Amino acid sequence: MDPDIASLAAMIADPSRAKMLTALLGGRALTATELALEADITAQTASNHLAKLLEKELLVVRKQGRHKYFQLAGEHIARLLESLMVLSHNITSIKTGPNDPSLKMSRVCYDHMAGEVAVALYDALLKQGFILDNIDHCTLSPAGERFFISLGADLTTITTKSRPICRPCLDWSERRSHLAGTLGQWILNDALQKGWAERDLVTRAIHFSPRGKRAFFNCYAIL
Amino acid sequence: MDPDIASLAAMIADPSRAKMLTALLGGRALTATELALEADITAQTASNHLAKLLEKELLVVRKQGRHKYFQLAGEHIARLLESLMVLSHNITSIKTGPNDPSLKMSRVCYDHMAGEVAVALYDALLKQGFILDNIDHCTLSPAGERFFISLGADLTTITTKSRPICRPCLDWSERRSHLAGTLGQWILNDALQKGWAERDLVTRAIHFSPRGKRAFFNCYAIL
DNA sequence: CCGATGCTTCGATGAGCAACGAAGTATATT
DNA sequence: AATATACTTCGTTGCTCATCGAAGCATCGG
Repeated sequence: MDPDIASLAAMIADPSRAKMLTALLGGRALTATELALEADITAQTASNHLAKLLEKELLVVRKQGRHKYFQLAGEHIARLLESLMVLSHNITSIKTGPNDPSLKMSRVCYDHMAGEVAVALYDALLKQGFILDNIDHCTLSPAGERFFISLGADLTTITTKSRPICRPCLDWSERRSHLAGTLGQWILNDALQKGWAERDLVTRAIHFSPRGKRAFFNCYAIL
Repeated sequence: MDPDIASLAAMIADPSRAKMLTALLGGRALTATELALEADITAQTASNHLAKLLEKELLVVRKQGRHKYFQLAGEHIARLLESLMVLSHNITSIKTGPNDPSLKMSRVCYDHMAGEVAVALYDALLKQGFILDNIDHCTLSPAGERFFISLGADLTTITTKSRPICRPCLDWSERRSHLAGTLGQWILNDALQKGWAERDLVTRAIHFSPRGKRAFFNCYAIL
């Protein structure tokens, strides 16, 4: 009858599983032992948890040799986790946003950027008319298509039907939407490839180099 | 450090609490005993659960004589619950949306309408230029203000700063956004007051009378 | 007042489940 | 082949927490 929200919530309600899931919010595929370390538990219990998360389809797994690489099952799971963060943060503490200033400025959210920079980027793209937003998704304008082609993007991989360009992925710290979806993914990868920024190896932070930040802001006309 | 999403999710992870919360998605304030009945538990255990839900600020309570009326703490909680429904439904079963056809057509989501009719209403308002949508909220256009004043709405109570006119409240069955917020609330109340529709006493369904439906569709130019 | 109703507190029970040690399977490395 | 690494399965332990009976407040109706 009613959908079983309790058993879905139960997957996130366990502290160890919650730690694993937030670790996977970084977007990287992690092995079972890495996740066990992240959650401070032994490999056995981690295996148990991961089996449950797979069964409930919160995660997907790729087997490579003797390793198993786990990932969030998709953007929808990432969105759910971030929205839980927004709420639990509003509820438990007064001050908004992450404590770490570098996380506040820019961090990875599944496969795209979040934080102050991401929100500013979104505004800039909107202002230049490169993206057009509807209520729950947004599309590339013709001008936007030309712009991203000029940056070297392959539009056939970006404008897919199965996944929108942009989704309202509510920003945990900023409480505003930022650019998710295939375009958000491309922009993050592009900035990393060009060496403008680097991903922190332990946290979800994205560190821009001084010149990388200038180049990034210049490229997208961010004020 | 990281927000405590586990304890928030734990509130929803218990089947009894989940039943109470979904019952409160109907928007009505319910008493402790009514919620106990809804969850099939005794008054004692219900009291225990409700205390926890209050402490975690998922609910608010209004005391009236010897009764206590519980409500969801706000629209943000309703949104979270609906999004959990969307996901758990996608996951556990193949077919989308509620089984009950009347629920699928129109139902209450906290304090506004959801379902096919609500999605069609949203499209109609957008098409006529009465509402303008941004990515995570939307506003009334001047033409929209005139339109709703002509319907007898008091704009001072609708255009409040603390709560947006419309929020992307993802529709469980339609998987599209519908009109939430103060305007959505007003439209539902107005339709009920005018006798166009009635709320089901047990489920969340909204039943339109034949002429009420004609009047409603005519009023908002829904196709 | 006194009984009835609505809700809460306390204590006991019991079930579910996270956790780990130990042992087993699979893959890699030498 | 031999050993190390990655993950799983099994059985046990122990803790958390939902549940309810019993008893206790508070409020309403007469």
